[in-house]
Amino acid sequence: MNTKKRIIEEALILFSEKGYSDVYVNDIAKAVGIKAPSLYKHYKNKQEIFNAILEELKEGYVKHTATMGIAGNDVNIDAGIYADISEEALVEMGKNLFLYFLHDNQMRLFRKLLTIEQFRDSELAAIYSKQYFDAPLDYQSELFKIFIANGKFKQADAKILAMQFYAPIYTLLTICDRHPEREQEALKLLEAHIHQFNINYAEEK
Amino acid sequence: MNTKKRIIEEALILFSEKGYSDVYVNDIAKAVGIKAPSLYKHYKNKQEIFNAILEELKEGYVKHTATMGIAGNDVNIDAGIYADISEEALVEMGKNLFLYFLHDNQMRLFRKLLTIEQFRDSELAAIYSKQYFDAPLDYQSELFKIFIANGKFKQADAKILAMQFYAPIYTLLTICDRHPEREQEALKLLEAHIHQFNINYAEEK
DNA sequence: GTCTATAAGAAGATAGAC
DNA sequence: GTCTATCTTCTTATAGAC
Repeated sequence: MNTKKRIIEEALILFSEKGYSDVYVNDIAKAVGIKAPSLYKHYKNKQEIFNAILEELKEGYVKHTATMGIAGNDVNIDAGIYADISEEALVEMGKNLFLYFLHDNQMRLFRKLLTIEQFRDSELAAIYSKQYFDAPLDYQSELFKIFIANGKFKQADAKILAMQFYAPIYTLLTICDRHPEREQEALKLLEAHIHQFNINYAEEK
Repeated sequence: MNTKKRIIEEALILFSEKGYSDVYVNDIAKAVGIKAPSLYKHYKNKQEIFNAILEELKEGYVKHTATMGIAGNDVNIDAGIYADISEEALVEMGKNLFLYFLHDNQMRLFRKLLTIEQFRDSELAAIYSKQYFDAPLDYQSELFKIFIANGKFKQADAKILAMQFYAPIYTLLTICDRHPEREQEALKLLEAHIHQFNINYAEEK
């Protein structure tokens, strides 16, 4: 078994819950099932373990958006997928996004890590804002622009539409990160939100 | 000057940026302008300093909502204030909320502290969700219910309206906490959002 | 690569003079 | 109430055997 990989897996779980400083090399070793000094055969020191996690986070992002149900990085493909845009299709898009962000382990753990460490490290702050604000907004703006051009959506500022669609999803996500038991409640709110969003913006047929 | 109070003021600034564990009693003492051992004449230990901050946070919340421009805790009063609800009034309400949350020092520092520490302490997680999700949503739901009953807003689920109004405000707030230099951009998005919100829900006169 | 033993240093807290 | 000196404990990291 690949110990080097197991170390960053277990370390990520711990860091995402307690933050860098409150996780001791001993905790990581214990989670892996070895003694602390053995860690140093795989990584130079504790900071290198953290850096290795960060590298994985950066690499993983493209892969993640790519497997997200929506294509994620080519908006024209997705515009095709959602060509017959309907309330049901919108709901599915929103729920897919929400549930993927929430349930994918790597996404969830990285997000919690970024949340905890964002004010101590400006690079992490930048990654957070890009992954959970700018990138989703840019993507959905492009998508909604197409819908507006197609006459499927009413005329409006696509970026504002994107924010109105996405911000509730993001907000509910942060609630579920804190309180996993509130997922059902969040899902109901999410569906009602998208239902209302559709009423507001879908052009009558 | 009241050293006991200065300690928690300076400690809050430090905790909100670095989290509990990465702030050393020595840092706090230095910020106050005394030596570390002197802290222990005012507080039993480091944890007691943190607890004192938390107490202040809990006490402060009512006071804060009370001075928020909107009355905050009596929705009927606010419904009167915003009786002539118009796009301008809505924009002002949203901007007030946003700018108060963002610029009030105690609000901002407490929010950052809660953000950093939320996964280590379930009490903090509960306070966060209450202050930045449930309470604002409940309040705005009540307000919008009144507007709907008055015929000022279209018929719709008031809670969903509240979420659609508030979630973008909250989301932009988290962006500005990470990147204060993005405040102007956020304010423009906020205004455009409320403009669009008004188009969606204000009943034609 | 993993272990035991241990060094080196950091951080929280106390003792006791002023 | 503040200081200097110091203790104790915790944490990271290394040395060296297996």
